[in-house]
Amino acid sequence: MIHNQVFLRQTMRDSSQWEPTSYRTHTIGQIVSEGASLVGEEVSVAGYAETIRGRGAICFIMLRDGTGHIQAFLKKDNMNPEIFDLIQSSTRESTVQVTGLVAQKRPPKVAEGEPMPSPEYEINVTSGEILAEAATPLPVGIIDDVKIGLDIRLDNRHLDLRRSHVNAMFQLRSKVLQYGREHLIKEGFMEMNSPKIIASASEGGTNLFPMMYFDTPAFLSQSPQLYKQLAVLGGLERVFEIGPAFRAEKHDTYRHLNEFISFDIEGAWMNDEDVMGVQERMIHHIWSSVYENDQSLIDVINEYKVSQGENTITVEVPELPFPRIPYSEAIEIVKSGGGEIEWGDDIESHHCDLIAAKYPGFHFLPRWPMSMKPFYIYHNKNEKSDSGGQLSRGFDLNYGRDEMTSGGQREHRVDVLEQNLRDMDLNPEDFTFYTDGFRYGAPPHAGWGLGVARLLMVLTGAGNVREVVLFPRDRTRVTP
RNA sequence: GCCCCGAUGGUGUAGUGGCCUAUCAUGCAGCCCUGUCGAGGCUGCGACCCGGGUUCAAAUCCCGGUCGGGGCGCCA
Repeated sequence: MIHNQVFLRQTMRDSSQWEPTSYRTHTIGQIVSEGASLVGEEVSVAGYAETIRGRGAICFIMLRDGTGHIQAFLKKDNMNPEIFDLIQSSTRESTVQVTGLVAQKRPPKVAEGEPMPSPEYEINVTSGEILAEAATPLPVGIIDDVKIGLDIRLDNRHLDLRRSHVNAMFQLRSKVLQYGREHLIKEGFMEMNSPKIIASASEGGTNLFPMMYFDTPAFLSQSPQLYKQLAVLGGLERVFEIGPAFRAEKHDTYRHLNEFISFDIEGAWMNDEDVMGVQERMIHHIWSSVYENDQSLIDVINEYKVSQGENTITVEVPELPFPRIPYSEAIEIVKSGGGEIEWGDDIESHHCDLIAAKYPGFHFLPRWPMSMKPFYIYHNKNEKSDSGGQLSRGFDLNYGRDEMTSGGQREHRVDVLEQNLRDMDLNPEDFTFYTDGFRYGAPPHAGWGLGVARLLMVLTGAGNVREVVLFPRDRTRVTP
């Protein structure tokens, strides 16, 4: 059994470079990590009172800010007794500012033969102030040893977020985006933003949320697809966007939301293989950076998992290149695993289980039938399956059974684009908003869209996408 | 859109027709304690989702509603 004290010792994030603010001279993390050089110095810190243990004329407060935990020790003899009483009778999670001297903490009693813990520091308080009193009881316990249902947690996400493992997940999310950006910028991609209010579908397939744009009917964008392509057509060469996408599908699963953040790239003079390379290098960079820099966040998540009797997670940097399992081969794997499927069928979740048994990690599924891909996906006329079906340059990236990415080389020849539409019984006249961008010369290009939360589910071992999205929007949830 | 499941104090739970003025944990409130550290001790507080029905008797069975969960389809 691992107790709270284990992770109370560590800092939650590196705040060594943070400047003092009007409310504190130091972060708690700074005192925890630099305590030896601060002993005897007067500091002010501010934080949430995680626990307040009164013992009559002395009082212990476990203070937490966004950078760590520290114990504040209050003695009635050492301060204004009225302030002492006020703080001692305050409620858990109230915000408190205290001023006092840094001191080495008296070591806890340890059992015979147990190693002495490394030195810790505390603040001997001389004055303090309640900044904001917390109401009781808390709707969700921050450190209580009681499981809380996801729905209650999401209703009270601002409190749920105070729990260390939840906090760690969202810090990891920020890291994932940071490392992803780092890598793409290194490969020459530039960040762009596309409009989220659009006049018509930018990529067929899913339902859009309708809205009114003043007096004009409009929709929320389901993908930056078209706009990334227009940017590449315009000569920006390599672009990426991290932004929201909206899909009005009434799905209700552990991996779907109606608003999600999509990590998208598009590059000129590239085909599907080229952008798969970008993707696997980016994921490799993210994983190896987390492995090198952020093990403490993984540890915090694992402390919680252990306390709940769940399996812990390890950051296993995937080997390059990721396996490529062409669609036709995937069909054979499913068939030999006993799945009922024919060439031309979609590979469904239960089929993916069969493939994942052989390829449990990241793997690409390239060369899907053209008939299953949108009209804007590129195909070579001479690339056909054994059964004669036209293959495309569209691909997916899966991790285990879950789809992370959909991407491909795009069709850049406007006449082929229009023929693709006719082949799918669509009228090119209805798609001029898309095809018109291709009439004045277009580079061959390719790209993909990656679900950020799905990637984070893999990294953190979260079983539900709602865990790793701050304020998820699903079929029934629009608040908070 | 389809299929399955669930709802008990603030939170997480026990409970399968009478043993329930409902279990346990956590929490909350109060008291004791001048070095606790998963603090401890004592005393309290607090719940059967809503509406209808069956029955001598319903947290428990039936119907409807509301809310939630899981799976499928579709997708990222």
